[in-house]
Amino acid sequence: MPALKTTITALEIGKAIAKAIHEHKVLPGTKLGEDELSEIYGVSRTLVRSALQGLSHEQLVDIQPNRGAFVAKPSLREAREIFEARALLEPRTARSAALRMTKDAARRLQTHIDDEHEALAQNDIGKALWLSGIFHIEISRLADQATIGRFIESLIARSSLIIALYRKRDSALCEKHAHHALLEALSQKDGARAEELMQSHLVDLVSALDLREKVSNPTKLKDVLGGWGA
Amino acid sequence: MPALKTTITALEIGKAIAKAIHEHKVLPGTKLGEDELSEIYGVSRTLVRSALQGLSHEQLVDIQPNRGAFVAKPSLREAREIFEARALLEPRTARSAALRMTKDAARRLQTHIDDEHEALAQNDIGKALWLSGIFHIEISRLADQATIGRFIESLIARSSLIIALYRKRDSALCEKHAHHALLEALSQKDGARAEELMQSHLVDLVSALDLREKVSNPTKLKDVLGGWGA
DNA sequence: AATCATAAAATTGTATACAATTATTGTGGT
DNA sequence: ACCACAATAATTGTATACAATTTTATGATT
Repeated sequence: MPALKTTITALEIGKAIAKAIHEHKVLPGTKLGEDELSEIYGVSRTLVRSALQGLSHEQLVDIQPNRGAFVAKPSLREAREIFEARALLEPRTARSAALRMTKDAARRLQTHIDDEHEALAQNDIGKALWLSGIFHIEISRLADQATIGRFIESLIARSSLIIALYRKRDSALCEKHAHHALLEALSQKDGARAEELMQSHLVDLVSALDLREKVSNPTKLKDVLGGWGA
Repeated sequence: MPALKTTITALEIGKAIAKAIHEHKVLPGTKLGEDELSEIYGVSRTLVRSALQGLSHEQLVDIQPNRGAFVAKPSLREAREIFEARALLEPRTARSAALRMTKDAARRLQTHIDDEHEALAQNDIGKALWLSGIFHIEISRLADQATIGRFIESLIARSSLIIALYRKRDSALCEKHAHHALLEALSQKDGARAEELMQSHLVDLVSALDLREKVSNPTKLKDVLGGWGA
């Protein structure tokens, strides 16, 4: 039997928190108290702080001096920047991935798609989101460009925050066919088509978001709430 | 008079170390001992460790479990990846920067170029390298894309490691005119030209490096060192 | 009742203490 | 002289203790 693990590293704690964020189990703005986390993972605050600092570096959490760590709340501007960056990186990466595609990789991706559909069937949106992210990350891995891959990974993680904050009501996130079509293009080593598909997939993703400026005009608050019990 | 600072943060320690790395004051492979650093900055190991972990996240230092932190030594493959990533990001970013160019920014960039030339005149290669990096980072700042800007920043920092490791002997790094021409294109808001210039500038940078596979064949070591004192 | 000042509690920031691991030195044997 | 191996020193990893700061609670005053 496998040796059972007795220790947990800061990195693993960070991954666990990151996954919870990605799955929308904890929402943007949530406070991540050190004592609370050290209790959960059975370690001292030292490791928790290390994990939180790591997540802060990835801009998944926002550490406010003397106030603590909170799940990040990307601004509209950041949101737009992140999807612009994805639009710049991912289509090209998909093209590269197509050229290096193997049968084995195709099977792996197909499994991901199946899992994703299953999660959706069970209405486990969080898990589906997570798997959807993994799908994109797997593709970037295939491209055999670790550096750009890490950038994409970080962008995808932050995208989950953006989806939590700015998703249009009733918008379907993952059109079932998008990932399937992408896999097909990849399997056929059709780089150009994979690039196109990824590009339009990202456009679709953004179109499920409401990234317009909010006109939160505080002076009109009275107008909205004024006629209360008159 | 300005209030004089009494405390130093982990982030500042990290920046200081990063600058020393960028300036080639500490070379790839150098051990960064915790006690030594805590002595230097007059803080406990706690802050030093925090700083080192931050640098590790940027892949400027390599933390080996139970062995310590060392200035990173990017492999040939990483080196190629990093410059590929720069080639993907920086030309486009330069184009965006051109569109948002202001007189003020032009003056700032000109100052950087002057400083760089002065450093070169004084044969302070390290400082010139540092300033050259700042120049690229400033351009990405102008592009008003913080996310991509941070990626570029990280790539430039790592580039300094690559230059330390793989620079061709006697290769001039910063051809005096490259940055000047770039500034000119930017000032004229000529995005297309800025993009082109940045692209060829990066090609020039790579051509000053030796990124070929080393055929370090250990069996031939004897051949090389064999006829020693016979 | 609302507001401000103050005190108490809770939380984060830093340093130190101890445990675990690795590196170094020294010794004996071949 | 060289290798193996044990003892020691040095270094990193984690937890805890204390200091600094913020948050919450309390109570006096208008």
